[in-house]
Amino acid sequence: MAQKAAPSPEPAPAKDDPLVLIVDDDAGMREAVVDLLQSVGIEGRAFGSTAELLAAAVPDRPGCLILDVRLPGLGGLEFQTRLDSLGIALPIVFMTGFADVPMSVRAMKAGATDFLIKPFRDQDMLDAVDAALARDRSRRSQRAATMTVESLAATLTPREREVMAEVVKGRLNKQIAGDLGISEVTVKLHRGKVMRKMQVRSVADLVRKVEVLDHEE
Amino acid sequence: MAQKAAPSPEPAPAKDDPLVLIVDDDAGMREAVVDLLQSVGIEGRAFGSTAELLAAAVPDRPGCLILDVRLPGLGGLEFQTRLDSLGIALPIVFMTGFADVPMSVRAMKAGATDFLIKPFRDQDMLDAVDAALARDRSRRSQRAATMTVESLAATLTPREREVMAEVVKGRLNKQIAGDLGISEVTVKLHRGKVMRKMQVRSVADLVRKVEVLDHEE
DNA sequence: CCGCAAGTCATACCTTGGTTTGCTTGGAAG
DNA sequence: CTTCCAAGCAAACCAAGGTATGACTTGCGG
Repeated sequence: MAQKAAPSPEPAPAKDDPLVLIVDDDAGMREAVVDLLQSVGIEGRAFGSTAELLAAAVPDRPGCLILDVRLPGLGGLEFQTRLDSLGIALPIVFMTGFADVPMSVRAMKAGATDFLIKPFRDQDMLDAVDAALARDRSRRSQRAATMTVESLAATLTPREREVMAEVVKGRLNKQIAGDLGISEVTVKLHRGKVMRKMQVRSVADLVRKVEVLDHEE
Repeated sequence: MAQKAAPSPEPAPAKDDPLVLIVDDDAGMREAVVDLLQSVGIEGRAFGSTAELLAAAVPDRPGCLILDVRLPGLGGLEFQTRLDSLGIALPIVFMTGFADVPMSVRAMKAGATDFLIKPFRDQDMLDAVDAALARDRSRRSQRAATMTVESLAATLTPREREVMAEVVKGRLNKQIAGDLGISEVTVKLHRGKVMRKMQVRSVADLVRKVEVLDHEE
């Protein structure tokens, strides 16, 4: 209802409330799912095809996808692969009226959160969406942490990065100086700058921050 | 074939070669799968029921399970849950002649590696087993690393453990002394012992070793 | 050409980390 | 009751980490 309404007394859709994207070629089903979600206070936005979804300006909010497997144009499973190669890791709940086991297994192996058969029980869909949203929240917080560290690391000069790498390896200033062919004082200088720029006070904290960095890439 | 043979010139089954456990109530299927695996040099051991498998003394070797879903006594899916609660994390490949989508989805959500429909193509089974074995190898090496660190940590005295925890948090000796209500010298003493017992030379290494510890538990 | 950022070095000084030696205490195992 | 060990303290000492201050070079963009 309050899709584009002016400031109202109703609970405004906050920027971080989950948004569920639904793609199904059956308008009735689309509406049913949106209504179902709305009944538990979750905003849904429906599309008739994957192309429509890709064309739309989807806000960056926590959420998930509900896909019909059989779709006009790009099918659900192909779309899943496509999103993956685009680096979009939105959790996916599949739903379909015509499915066989290999199809569902393929989807699950590719990372789908759930795979429901129409007609499904309302509660099953809500449970699946819950699980998908939980997964996305966890992914997003993980991602946010990584990006924070990345932005800090981006302010480092090349030399500082080298020194940081050695510090994290546990090398002594003396050794670092030898490896890089510079004096120990200079190493201490870079090291100090690294600690400040990375906003840590101890080597332990630095190690942990850097860990999350190369853990994800 | 060479199930209990005396020492022979043939390639003896090495302790770390993979062992695939098959459970199916159809003797023909059991034999077929064992033969298929043998054709690519993988040892298989077959059972007619989950009870039989549980009763048997299965050697601790890298491997995976191939389970029929429909089994006498405990069914495949229940068995999966059961193993999980027993802490046995062997990758599972399901196979079945009678399956529906919800069943396969349930199995995949519970962590199954694959879910094949009989009759399956030989290559599909071999691919599934390959994936399962890869998963188990990775899990085992991860587990081995954790256990190594655990055994090192087991030699620590309670006090040393406390000190280690603080060191990993990046606290100074001074602060640790204050927190634990002891003198700074004593902290240094414990700290030195921790470094030796954990077989690390730098705080950075210590942090990494301890990380793997509470990452898995 | 000037200014600025990155990188380098030295000296000096202080803090923190780490080891050794020697001694004490309390509890558990023998 | 003795032995062993975790746990603790002190003094003294050396190594390593960390912070100025000041000064020099190089390369790049305005």
